[in-house]
Amino acid sequence: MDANLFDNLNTAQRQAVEVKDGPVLVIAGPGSGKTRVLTSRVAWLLEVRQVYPYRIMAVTFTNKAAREMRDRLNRMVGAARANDLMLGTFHSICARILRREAPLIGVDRDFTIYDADDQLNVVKAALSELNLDEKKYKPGAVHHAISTSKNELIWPEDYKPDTYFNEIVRRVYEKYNAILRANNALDFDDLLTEAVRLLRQNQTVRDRMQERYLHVLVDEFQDTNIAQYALINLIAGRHRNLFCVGDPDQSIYKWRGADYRNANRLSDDHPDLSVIALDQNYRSTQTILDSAMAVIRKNPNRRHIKLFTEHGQGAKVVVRELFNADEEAQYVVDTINELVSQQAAQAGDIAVMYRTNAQSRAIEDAFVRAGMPYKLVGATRFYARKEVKDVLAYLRIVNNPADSISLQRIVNVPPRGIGEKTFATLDEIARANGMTGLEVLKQGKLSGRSAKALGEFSTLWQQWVRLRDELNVGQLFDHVLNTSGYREFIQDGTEEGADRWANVQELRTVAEASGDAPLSDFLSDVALVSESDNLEETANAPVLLTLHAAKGLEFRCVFIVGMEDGILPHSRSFDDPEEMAEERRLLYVGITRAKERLYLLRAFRRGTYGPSEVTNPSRFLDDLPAGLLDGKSRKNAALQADVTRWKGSAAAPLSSYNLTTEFKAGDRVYHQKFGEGIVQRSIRQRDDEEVEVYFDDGKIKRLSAGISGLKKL
DNA sequence: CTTGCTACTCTTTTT
DNA sequence: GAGTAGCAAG
Repeated sequence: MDANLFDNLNTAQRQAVEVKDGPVLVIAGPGSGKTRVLTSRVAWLLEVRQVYPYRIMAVTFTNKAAREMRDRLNRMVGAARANDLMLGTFHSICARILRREAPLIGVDRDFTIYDADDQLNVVKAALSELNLDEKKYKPGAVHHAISTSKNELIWPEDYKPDTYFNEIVRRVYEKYNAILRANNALDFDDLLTEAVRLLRQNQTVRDRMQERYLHVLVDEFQDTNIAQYALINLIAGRHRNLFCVGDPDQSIYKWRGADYRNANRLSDDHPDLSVIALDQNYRSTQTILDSAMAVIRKNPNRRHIKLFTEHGQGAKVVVRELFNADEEAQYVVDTINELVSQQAAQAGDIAVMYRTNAQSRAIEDAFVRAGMPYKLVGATRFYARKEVKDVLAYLRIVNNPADSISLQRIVNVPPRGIGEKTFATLDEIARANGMTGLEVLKQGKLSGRSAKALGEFSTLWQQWVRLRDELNVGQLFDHVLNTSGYREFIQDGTEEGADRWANVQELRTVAEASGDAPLSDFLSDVALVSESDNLEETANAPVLLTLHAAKGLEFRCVFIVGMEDGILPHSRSFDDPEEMAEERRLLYVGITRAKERLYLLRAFRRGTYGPSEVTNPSRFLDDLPAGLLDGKSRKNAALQADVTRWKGSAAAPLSSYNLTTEFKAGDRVYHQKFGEGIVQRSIRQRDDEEVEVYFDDGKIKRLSAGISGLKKL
């Protein structure tokens, strides 16, 4: 049995697995088997140390990672033990704890979990209750401030506003939380903060949890936030067996509150912390590792790490410039075909990664044109689709009649003659009396034109709630869809309607799979699914995903597209060195996903929206040593591009190239979107001219003379 | 109350 | 260029 536990682990990894009890931090580079070490440690605790499974808590970054860990443990120690572990993401584990202790935190067991979309609606509701203007205080910005506070465990009463805007935030924050509680709901952040608050304030619960969890293990530790850090320290507070695994260089979720300095806190808070480093890489060729190190080395304040492998040098990194996003996508598709036909890789071994979801579109188009299958992770996420959210909202109001955000969503979908005004009146009465919408409707207090429509809806709603405990989730799903009129509403005979109905059916399959489990469990699970969850291993097709979603995955061949300043690094990071460092880590994560082949691509022109503009190569390309590359890094990159692709794309033939420019420094110019400005300089770019203009409103733009429609005044 | 039109803001990244 | 918020008319 022991041999099985350490199968394929080397000495260093084994030492990490068998490290003595107490606080431990494993700092491990990419591809060093971090997750395998963590999994083996769990298996070893169960098998060798004979720890009861329910006394172990293991936290993963995604649900998918949790599932994979459970599968592996099933094989290693058997399902009987693996199933009793407390295993999942921070959010799912907290949801489980809070569901059990719900009365202690002021909600009941059937509380709804609000996602980003719902949260924004709550902010809007709070703003309107406070008579604040949405235009002046952007709901997104206010919500971001609230979410940041929650992740740092700052409650409304502790919130110290230092600006006028923050004073507004404080007021909205208070109201926002009040609305959540009135709706019997918690938001994503509450799952963490309320769990921390519960453990801090309730000694009975704290004692029970601390006694129970003999071992707490955390994967992807570099992406934990303050609340998560507090939580694991609380839970492990008694036995102090805290086993954290992570890589500071792969911290890419600062914008979500992740704080890689938690590693420093860990050593400050635990003077007896054992630190273990794992530097050997089992994934990539040396060329890929050297490229990755060349990129990450430029970041300040990092522990120097030298990654090494026994895999040999391998192929050079291919750097290419293509004309525009479409040709970039075509290059990806063509190269994949080549790789597959040369048997260098199977389709399923290949990934295409990008910085922003919007970039997937051109790639998808190219795959569709070529008639090739692909797997898309995230983007127009299944659970973000309107029809899916609508159906879930129906189920939510059945499960939790206090959920006014969901009620608002579907009360007039399909149109029943219950408009905005009517809903507002209903909601007001409910709030004023501390009642749920359903209770108000039952009393039939609303009169006037809409009374009849409200009465009919009330009858339906009451019937659904009665049936909630009689039918299982699948049956209830069908019943609600049939009686609400939503089915006919979606199936309107159009092609789009058929697509939407197919999505509803897909959701039904998920509902059906929950069997006789309570409705609240189903809704909870659905609220906490992650982007990469729908990545099934079966289909042998290339994967399209964002760099963020690529974390923890590996592929034989990786294409990273959009290697341009403004995309990667993203333009939003230009004026903040911390954010720029995170962009660099993001590229580092992307590069280190590749086992054998890496392609770094960029487009000479790219359209964000509107006409396409000339781009600049990513500054990160400069950091790659020429010796590792097939193609030039940056200087003269254009000359490397396949000349034939440029033909017919714009004006002049190649032979007519000269150095004269239409615009000269100092020219007064006009642009339709940006207004008037002065030309700083203008440079010949192959068959076009790149003009840098200082506009009167202070903006500096680089425009294409041919496409932008720039005029001399 | 609903429908249909125009105008405007977006694009980081997601548990 | 696209999705939606806001508005006017029916």
